[in-house]
Amino acid sequence: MSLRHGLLGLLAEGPASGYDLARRFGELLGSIWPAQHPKIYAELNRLAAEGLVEVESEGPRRRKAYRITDAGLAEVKHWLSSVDVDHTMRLQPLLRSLFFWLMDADDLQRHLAAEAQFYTEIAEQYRQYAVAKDRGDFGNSPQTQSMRVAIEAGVRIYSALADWADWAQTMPPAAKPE
Amino acid sequence: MSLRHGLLGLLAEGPASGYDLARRFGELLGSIWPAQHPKIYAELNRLAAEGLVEVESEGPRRRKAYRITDAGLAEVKHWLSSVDVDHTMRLQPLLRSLFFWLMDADDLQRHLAAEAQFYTEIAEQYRQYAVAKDRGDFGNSPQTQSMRVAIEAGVRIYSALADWADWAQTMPPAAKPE
DNA sequence: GAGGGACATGTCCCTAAGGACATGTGTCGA
DNA sequence: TCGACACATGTCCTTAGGGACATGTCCCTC
Repeated sequence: MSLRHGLLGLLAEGPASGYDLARRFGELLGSIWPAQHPKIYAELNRLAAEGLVEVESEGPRRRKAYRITDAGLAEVKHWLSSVDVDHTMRLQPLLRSLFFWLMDADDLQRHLAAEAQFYTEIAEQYRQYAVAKDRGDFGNSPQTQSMRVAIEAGVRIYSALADWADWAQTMPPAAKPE
Repeated sequence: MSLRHGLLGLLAEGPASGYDLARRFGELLGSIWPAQHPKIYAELNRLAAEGLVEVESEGPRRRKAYRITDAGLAEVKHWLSSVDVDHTMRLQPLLRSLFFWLMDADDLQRHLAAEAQFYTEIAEQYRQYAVAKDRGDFGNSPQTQSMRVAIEAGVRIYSALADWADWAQTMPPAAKPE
């Protein structure tokens, strides 16, 4: 039920259409909470049916902007402060790492190098965001304060993964019993 | 399709029953790739039907131990070196952090403190594992070498999250426009 | 010998997510 | 004026995952 609350949270900042929300998920949220547009439109309809959001306006090209209702705001706030955090982490790269011993040394080195590069790039992207935010590019609203916190998490996690992949390359290759 | 390859990878170490595999997923793998037993049994049956694993022996209490076949081994290896890594990350705690501005300062501090504690504990657990491995408790097989690498990732990620939660507590609370 | 608990394998149902496919609309430039 | 393209919203199908429920077995202890 996180997408639901993700949408409500974004709508708490102000009205937006499904398209807007899909874009925001695609940009900043893409790597921490992927969501495709079909899911988003479907969920918005469900939220509207439950009275947690309402159509604020209909624009050109069928655009429907939604506004969060009081009930919706109460729901996100309740979720944030009273519902247990789901700490589930499902990281395929880590699952794979358990099976590195099945790879030959060359493939493994290539793999780790590519992983390191990937994580380094994303970390760098987040770092750029952080710099822009700290420079004041996005203003100083409470929302962007929170965004800054989320970005910091991105920087730290992806940096940690990049460092890990680098470190793993220095591990002595397992003496492989063929 | 990661569960599939996770099972094949574990079976590459030696024959095991669904029950054994479910336990291994519950222990070490629990926090990086959760999997409940119904999924595991179902997937094993599918793998057997496709000839990637085969029943090695039937023991007491209906126990069926599976052994990976050559085709199965080829399949994991192919996955490891030729299939693109899925970097999807879906971290509810980070999603929530985007909406911290909706929480009142007290709730937020409590939340962050609890998160920090949670991550610190898990990081510590992984650190213990790492120490045990480095002490040689699990031998020095290539498999445990890889396990060591995976554990290191756990240590680093959870430490990063713990540090992040600590850092977030020191952020000036957003001047909240009520 | 009765009962609890770990061992062991499953079914069933519901929701979440991914991805292909479908469709319509304003705008702008060639 | 035609076409490309971004805007905008959806359906449909399949797979993955979570969780409740069901069942049977062996062993150990009381």
